Amino acid sequence: MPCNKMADGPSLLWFRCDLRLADHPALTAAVIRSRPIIPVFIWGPEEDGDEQPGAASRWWLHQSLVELDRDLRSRGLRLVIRRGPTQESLTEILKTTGADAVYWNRRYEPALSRRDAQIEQALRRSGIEAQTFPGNVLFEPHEIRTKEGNPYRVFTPFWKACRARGEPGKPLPAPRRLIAPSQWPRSLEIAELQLEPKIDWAAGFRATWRPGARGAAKQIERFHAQALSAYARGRDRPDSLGTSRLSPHLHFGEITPRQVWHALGQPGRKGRGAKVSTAARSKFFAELGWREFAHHVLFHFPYTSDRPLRDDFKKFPWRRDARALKAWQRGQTGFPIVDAGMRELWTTGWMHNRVRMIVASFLTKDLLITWREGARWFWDTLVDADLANNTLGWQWTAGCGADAAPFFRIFNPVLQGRKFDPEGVYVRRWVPELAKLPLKFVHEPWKTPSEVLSASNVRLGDNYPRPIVSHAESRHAALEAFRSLRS
DNA sequence: TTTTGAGTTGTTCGA
DNA sequence: GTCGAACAACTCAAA
Repeated sequence: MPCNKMADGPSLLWFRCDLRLADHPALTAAVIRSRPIIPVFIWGPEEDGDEQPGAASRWWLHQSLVELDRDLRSRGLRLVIRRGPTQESLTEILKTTGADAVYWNRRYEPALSRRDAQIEQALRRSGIEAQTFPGNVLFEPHEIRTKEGNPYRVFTPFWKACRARGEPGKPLPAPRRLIAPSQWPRSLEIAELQLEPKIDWAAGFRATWRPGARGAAKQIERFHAQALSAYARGRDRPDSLGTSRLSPHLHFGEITPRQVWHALGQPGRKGRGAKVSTAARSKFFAELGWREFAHHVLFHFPYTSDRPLRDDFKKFPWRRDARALKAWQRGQTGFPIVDAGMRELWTTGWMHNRVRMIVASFLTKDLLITWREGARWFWDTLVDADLANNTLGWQWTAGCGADAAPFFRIFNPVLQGRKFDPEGVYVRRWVPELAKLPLKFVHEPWKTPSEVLSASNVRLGDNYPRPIVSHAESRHAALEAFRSLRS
């Protein structure tokens, strides 16, 4: 039954991309309010802004919701699941539960922050307390400004301005005691959202990831103990676990950058792991900085998710080439390091950062296919798909974005392979048909003498493709295309 | 207002 | 094999 006394009703805690209990400002505020808490998650077409999350991202979301529900149940609560439209769902739950407050953490994607502002106003108009709190960033996008009061477009001064604000605050602890409502509103089962694929292709995902706050904590521990001290070099090696692998956890808010910051700022567990230098730490923190920068840029230049930040790129002569695009997507370009990356992505829902740059450079510079096709594919296949990061990353590579790579920076897939996968371990792992090729040829199988090819059981054009372009020629064509922008 | 220094991740070419 | 310069010019951010 609805509760009659206004200000006495339960609080709705609206979960979005903040699927955790620790360092959760909205939850902490709800706890302080000392009313029963009803945690809600709403799945709806508008919940990811402009575009629905892709299949990989939905797989992750399902697992993460299960974890969050488990954590809530261990504290006497549960996660109420609904399907959108969002505003109608919230209103209906408020009505049936007598709740009179809604708390949530802010998101900064343009479509979402607009929509959230409308919901906030509508709730207040109907006498509901609506309170929002800082989301999963160290610095909110509007906080950081140049001396002129403008948003930043260059990373280095942006990050300098962030750092000038001092250390991020300490993370909030997970609340110990939560008050349950006397009655629970109806809820869907998580499975009813049908986030998991109908055909089970997620075995590689399960083998690679453990979604949820606990998995995130394990990942941090692993990174801190085993990789952080060698981060400056190790981060570039796709054949080993040199990076933090926190991107999907951060995207879904299972962990906050503030928690990461403070966890890595502490000395490692006694007797474990190498000593971590300040330099190694700042190197990694700058990566958190890029995440901040991506949110900053998308917030202030909301059109960039589908249009270049730099206007002159409107006339860039992108090519349409459905076959080449498909070859790229499937990992069948004939360039081993590119194909390895695209297959790692397909199998695990993730790709090493260094390799993301290589495959992105290949799509935009070698194939001259627009970055938007790449961004769309990543959006659908990455478990860490994030509008701000994806947009910034692709525009950076294509040269049309904030603080973009200079146009002449065109990756050579063979050199990149030799430099960052020097033993061919990564290529052989993800392109098993090349597993027996001698190291000398593993990054350029087309140069292999035919007797070596047959001894390695490689049949070019049959079980592994010949290169779909000549890199030297494509590079030339790309430079020409960039020159055409100038006139 | 004008000036100045600088700008994540590369490659190639020629000495 | 190694090294430095060239690859364009532009625009950002602060002084």
